[in-house]
Parts: sequence; structure tokens; C-alpha cells
Amino acid sequence: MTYKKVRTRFAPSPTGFLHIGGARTALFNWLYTRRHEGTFVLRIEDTDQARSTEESTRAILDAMTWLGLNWDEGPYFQAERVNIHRVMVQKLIDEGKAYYCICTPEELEAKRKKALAEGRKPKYDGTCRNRGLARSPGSVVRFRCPEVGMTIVRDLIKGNISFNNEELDDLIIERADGYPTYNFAVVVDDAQMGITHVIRGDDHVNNTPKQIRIYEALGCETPLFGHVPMILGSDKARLSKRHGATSVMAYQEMGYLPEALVNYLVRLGWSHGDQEIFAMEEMIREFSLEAVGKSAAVFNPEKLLWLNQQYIMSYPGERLAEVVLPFWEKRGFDLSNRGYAAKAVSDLRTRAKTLVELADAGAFFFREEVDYDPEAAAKFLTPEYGGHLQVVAERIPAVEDYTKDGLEAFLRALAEERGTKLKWIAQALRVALTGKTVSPGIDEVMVTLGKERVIERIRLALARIGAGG
RNA sequence: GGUCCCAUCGUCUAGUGGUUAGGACGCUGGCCUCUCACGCCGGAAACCGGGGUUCAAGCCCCCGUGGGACUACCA
Repeated sequence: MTYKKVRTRFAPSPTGFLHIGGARTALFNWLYTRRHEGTFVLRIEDTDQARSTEESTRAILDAMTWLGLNWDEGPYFQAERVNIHRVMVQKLIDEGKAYYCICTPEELEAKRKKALAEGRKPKYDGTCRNRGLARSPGSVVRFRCPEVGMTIVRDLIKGNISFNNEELDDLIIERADGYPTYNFAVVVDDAQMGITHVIRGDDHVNNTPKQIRIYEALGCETPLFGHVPMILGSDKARLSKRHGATSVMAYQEMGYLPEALVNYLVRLGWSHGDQEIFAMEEMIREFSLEAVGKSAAVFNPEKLLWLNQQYIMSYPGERLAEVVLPFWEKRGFDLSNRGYAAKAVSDLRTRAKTLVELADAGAFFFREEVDYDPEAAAKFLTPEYGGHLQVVAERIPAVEDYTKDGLEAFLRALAEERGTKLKWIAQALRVALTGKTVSPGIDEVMVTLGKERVIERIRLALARIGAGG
């Protein structure tokens, strides 16, 4: 056994945003690398000139950063490496391991259709394989795949997978435009970058035997492979936009914490006994490819929501306030008093599954004028409750122990004195202070709002009652 | 069609030949309670089917069935 230092890579193609599936692949690579104190390389596979964009590259990098998946090398751009790829293509041609092909896409498509219609396998028929053609305009380069024997993929997750070489195709490795195709570029780059472990989605398993043949043709050592199962939507089809948000950054906008998404993703396919919640350090310590399951997993938004709530509840107060602020800022609230905002966040944290929910639920803390819910006001801002409110407003200035416990005692005593139940005073107060019948504990709200705001809001509510509604 | 992969509650999963098949999300009954949450206690809910192997199979083998991936001058 060798003890070569682990080198992994995440190699997305910049044709869109980083999606949930890609994020999990990146996460598994990252965890495996950190676990083994290796090097995590980021490589952008942009050889498809028509579909690759710079915005996508930027978006992918941003999403990785947001998730906390830092890379040690790169990003490298595959398109900048075409000279290396061309040299390797030429090497294979010189050695007779690859050849020029002048079959046109139209011809190939026709042959493919015909083969399929006749129930034969639609692989390249080898027309140009032994013609000894030279490069010409429109020609491509094909890899000469062995026609007999077997290729075994030793997979760290799925075990050994064997393929008959006759199933393999003489795949194109260099397009007519001179750019390498994926299956070739990925091998050249992984080999040249010294990648020791290729961890990727299992939609690549059928490519792997071809790639192994290319490694061998190139005279390179093959890396170890680990094919992680796909993530499916609720209908068991491959996860896509139809199933809801699939872009990582959409989750940030919806008020998810990166730690929650990461924790959700790691449990999709991987487990460590019965444990559900993992700090990053724990994940790194416990992660192993042997513990990754072999079957595809259905993405479950409800569980992610629950995890997000767990993280909101346990996040350090200061950091939680920091990440909530932008959501309030968006509403144009005055957040200059950071201490006040922090207190509000702490009151709200057990009541929100997302930051957006939290920001919504806490809007009353910042609104200049209370936004009364019509039904709530109709029920509680009435002369019947006005009396209670009146007395609360009158007595608050004299409340010495203006704390959660002190206020609770104050309100309980008041309820008893007035021959009613705390709930009636609390609900009336809640509507007067927040405009709603749902809020954090009324004592907490009063503490956070502060005496002045509380009295002011009660007066406004009383004025509304006085005005007859 | 061919090749390859996969198969435990609705979902994520634990399980590695002998278990009342465990946990989590969701659902649900109750408790707590100033509302809503949080929290706590309880419940319903699964080994795809058929053959083997074995004293014994969710765990091993085979065959079905079902799902998925690939089958591009995309990655």
C-alpha cells in the first residue's frame, strides 16, 4: 500500500449555478480530503465553449465559499489547458492508440438510429479505425479502445464493477474545433494534477472504464474512484427545477444557514450511526467513503427545514443576528441599534424555520407604526380589553424589576387584581404591541421593546379603541 | 434496445446470520403554556417478490420485478 498524500478535485462545468447535487459531491470530496489532510483542487471544466459562462464560474465559486468548502488549489480552467490536451492527443496518435476520423455528425446520427432500430448497440462502427487518415478540416480524433478483455473499476463506494471491453466505444477525444472532449480532458487533467481519488456522481460509472483505458494508453497510474449515488426528486426522477429550488444560492436567499444545508447534504447518502446533527469538525473526523450508501436518495425539503430550525436555535447569538440583519435591511428597517436587533433575534430564534420567517415574525420590532392584523384588532382592541391595557400603561413606569421574570410577576398580579386570567391581558397586550396574536413571550417582547415603546404602543392602541375601531 | 448501478417505515437511514427491526423528518394523541414556537411523553408506519444456502436470513447466492444512470464532436 502506498501512503501518497490524498489529492481530490471538484470539477464542475460552468454552465449554470452550483446545484444541490454538485454541492454534495463537492462536500464529500472536501470532507474526504480534510479527513485525510489532503489537497482539494478546484477545476472548472469549460471545454464546452458554447455553453460555459463566466457568470456561472463566479456563481459556483460564491456558492462553494458560502458553504465553507474552501479549496487549496485552483480554480484551474480546463480550457486554458488545451495545449496539454493536444500534446497528449498527438502522443496517442503517434503511438497508434488514436486515429483521425472523418465521419460526419449526420452520418453518425443516421448509423446510430439505424443500429437502434435494428436492435443493435449504437456504438461507433469503426469506419475510420484502420484507414490511417491524416488530420483534415472537420476531422476528429478517436481513441482506439481495446475490443477484447475486461476492464474492472475498483470503486470505493460500490465495490468492483466489471465491463466487457467490447461494450466500450471508440470515443472522440478531440473535436473538430480542436477542443478535447470531457472523457479525455478529465483523464489528462486528473493524471497531470496528481489526483489520487476521483469522487463524483455515479452518473459517471459508465464513463469510467473508458477513462481507465485512456489512463493506461497514456501510461498513467489510475486514481481510486468513488461514485456517489444521485440525488432524486420526490418522484424519484433526477433532481431538477421541477422539484423546487436546486441552486445552492437560492437557499441562502430563502433564509437557510450554510451549516444546515451542509448538514442536510452530508446525511443524504452518508450516515454515522443514528447521529443527525454534525458540527463541521465532527463530519471531518467521522467521514468515510465506506459509510456512504449505494442507493440514490430523495431530496426531502421538510427535513432540511427542520435542520435549519435546529441550527437557527443553536447558532451563536451574535452570528445569528449578523445573518438576519440583511433580511431586515431589505425591508428598509433602521438597524443602527445593533443591541436592540440582537435582542429581537434572541426572542425570535425558537420560532422560525428560516431567516426569512424570523425576519417576518420580528418585523413589528422595527416598524414605526404597529401594523394591526384586522382580526386580531377586532377581537382584542376593544373597550373590554382597553381597561387592562390602560392600567398596564399606567403602572409600567413604576415597575422596578423590568425583566422577563419581573414582568411576568407584574402581569400575573395584575390579572389576579382585576379578576381575570393572564392570557386575556397577555393577548390584548400582544395585539397592542405587535399587531398580531402570535409573537414571542409577551414579557420578552416588553423587555426588548423597552418601557417607552411599550407605553407608546399601548397609548396608540387605546386611541384606536377610543376612536371606535 | 444494450451496458452498468441500486432496492429496510411516505422520506433520510441504522442493521453486517439469532433484534420486540433502532433513530430522524413528516404525520398523529397528550403534557407544558400568555399566543406561537421550543421542550417532554406516547402512537401509526418498513425488510419488493420467488427460489435456494443454513438449525436460523433484512443481512449470503440466484432469478424475477421495480427504479435509476449511461449509451453526444455535453460535462
